[in-house]
This record gives sequence, C-alpha cells and structure tokens, in this order.
Amino acid sequence: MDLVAEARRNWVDAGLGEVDAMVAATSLARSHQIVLGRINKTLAPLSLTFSRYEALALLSFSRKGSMAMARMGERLQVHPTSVTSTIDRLERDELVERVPHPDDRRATLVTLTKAGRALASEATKALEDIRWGMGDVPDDRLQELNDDLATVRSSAGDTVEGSKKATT
Amino acid sequence: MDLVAEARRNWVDAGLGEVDAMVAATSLARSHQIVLGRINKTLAPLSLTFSRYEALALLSFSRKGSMAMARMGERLQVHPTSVTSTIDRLERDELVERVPHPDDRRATLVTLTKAGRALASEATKALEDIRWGMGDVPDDRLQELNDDLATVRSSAGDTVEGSKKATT
DNA sequence: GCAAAATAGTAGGACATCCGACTATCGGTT
DNA sequence: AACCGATAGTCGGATGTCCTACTATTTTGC
Repeated sequence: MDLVAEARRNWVDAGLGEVDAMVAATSLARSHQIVLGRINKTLAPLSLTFSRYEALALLSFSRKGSMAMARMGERLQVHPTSVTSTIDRLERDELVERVPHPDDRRATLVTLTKAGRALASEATKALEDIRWGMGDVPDDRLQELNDDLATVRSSAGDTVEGSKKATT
Repeated sequence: MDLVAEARRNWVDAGLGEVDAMVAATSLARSHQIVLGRINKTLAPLSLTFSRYEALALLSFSRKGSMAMARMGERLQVHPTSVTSTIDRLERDELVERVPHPDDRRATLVTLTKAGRALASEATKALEDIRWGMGDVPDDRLQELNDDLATVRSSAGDTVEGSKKATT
C-alpha cells in the first residue's frame, strides 16, 4: 500500500483542506527518512554518521582544514550545541582536534587530523557509490527535484541561486 | 549564500562525481529540516511534536480509534521502540490509553481519549493554517514535487500509486 | 575608558530514533 | 501435546537535535 496515497484518501474523505501541502510534507518526510537511512547505513562501517560526515566534509573543503565552531554551525544550519556534540564525538575518534583560536579567546578552531581527512575522502567515495541514497532516480529527474526543493527552501528565506524554473 | 549551490561548487571543483545526487540529498535534508521545523513550531503551543501528532492522526482515522502498537509502527514506518516511546509520552499527557488486546495477550491496543481526539483535530487545523510548512509554494508546484518524491520513494521499494509521470 | 550588548562555546534536560537484547505469547509442525 | 520459530512490546544504550541557562570574551556606544 502507498502510505502517502492512503494519507491523501483519509484527508479527502474527512473533507480537510491543503491536501497537496499535506501530501508534500508527508512525502518529504518519508523520502528524507529513506535517503538518510541509506546514507547512514553506508557510513556505519566507517563509524560515521551523516552529521559527522558533513562536519568532516565541511572542514576538508575549507582552505586550512580548520574552522571556528560557530562558523560550522552556520554552514551546517544546526544549533551551536549540536556542533559541540558532533565535534565531541569526532574528537573522541581522533578525526578532528580542538585548537584555541589565535585571535579570539572565545572561539575554538576545529582542525582535521590526517585520519579525519582520509576518512572523509573514503566516506565521499562510499557515498558516490550509492549515489547519495538517491537509488536509481535518473539525473534529469534529480535536477527537476532540486528545482522544486529550491522553491521550498526559497520560501523559507534561504538564498537560492539560479533555479531554472525560478528564472523562467 | 546558497548553501546547496556552495556544496555543488565544492564538489565540482574537487572533480567529484554524482553531483546531482549529492545536491538532491543535501537539498532534501535542508528542505525537510525547514518544513519539519515549521510544523514543530506550530505544534509546540499544543504540547505536541510532529511524531506525536502523526500517531494521534493515525488513530483518529482508524475505525475504532484504536490500533495495535505493531500496526502503528508499520503505518508510521518507525521502529517498534519508537512507538513505545511515542505512546509513553502521549499516555503521560492522557491523549491515549493502553488497553490489552482482547484476542492476543502479547499485543497492546492504543486507544484515543476524548482529549486526544480533540487535540488531534485542533492540531490538524493549525497545520492546515500553515499549509503543512510548505510556505507559499503553489499547489501545482507541490504536485510536481510530490511526483518527484514519489520516484524517490518508489526507488526504495515503497508502493507508489498512480504517479502522473510514472504512468506517462 | 567603561559599561552594556553581542558573540563563542558548553552543560543539562527533553525528545525522537535506531539497535541489540529480553520476556511473554502465538502458532505451525511433528 | 510438546517444541521451536515468529511476533509484540519494553528496556538500556547510543546518537542527533533543540532549548534554556551560564561563563568567558569581544565589541559597541556613550
């Protein structure tokens, strides 16, 4: 049975409104669960989760392989306490190190270790192999999906660059 | 700055593959975060979370207003221990009750209380008012999004009924 | 210069989710 | 009828996320 279609039927039968929005929210949640589940299953053998991988990847793309925690929170769009928690575990596994910021004694620089950089690279390959959990959905379909999701992000105030449809 | 576009640039610059899939996964995660965040903010004044609301809504659509916990886990696509946890909190707030299953002494029937049914109805109205967190994205756009998300769900083995594009 | 406001990071607590393990019960097979 | 695999639910532990509160430090404004 299609759980989303079932939800739609229940809603319509009850005479409720905003059915398309309800279906979109439901479908979005389910799709996220599926994709994140696949990603985490792939990362588990590396003793990583998607959250921790995101942090490692962010650091590996920075110029110096290090970044202040507050900046990481901005980029990853998570609460400062979530950064603390994530970095705690990465540090425990010796994938990153906390280094005092040279110019600001409030701030802490998170720095990739060699092991951290190597593991990030390995994890990236693993994620490419599973197409980031997107299954067999073809690229043109993914691009269409990206455009639609950009609309959603845009509606929340996220800056969205050059969506094909937005510019149409 | 567009965080997703930034990720795309990093990937392309590093010569990595599966860029569309990476962007889709990133965009999906961010969109989910936005929508779920809006939904939970709306439900917070009612002392509900989306998880608990989903459980209440599921029960309110069942014929007798009650359901075995295992069945709820199937419908909501969550682990049995998550059902236990969710029902614990709903029961604590006297929105549901645990009742022994009459024919199967292993099973527990979760039953809506009057307060639970009333709160579910109130929460549904509140979610309609915010269009389920979908912002100002128009319905036709949401339908397109639903079709694309259906492709993702389908790729994971989810049964998907009558997608317009799948039948084209 | 100095006090007030803003910022960086952490601690503690609440939730949601998963996994593995465990108990109780059902059911099919022999 | 007895046994053994399958099923229902819970417990304990790990992770991730948020919120509030708190300390330390920096910056701003008068």
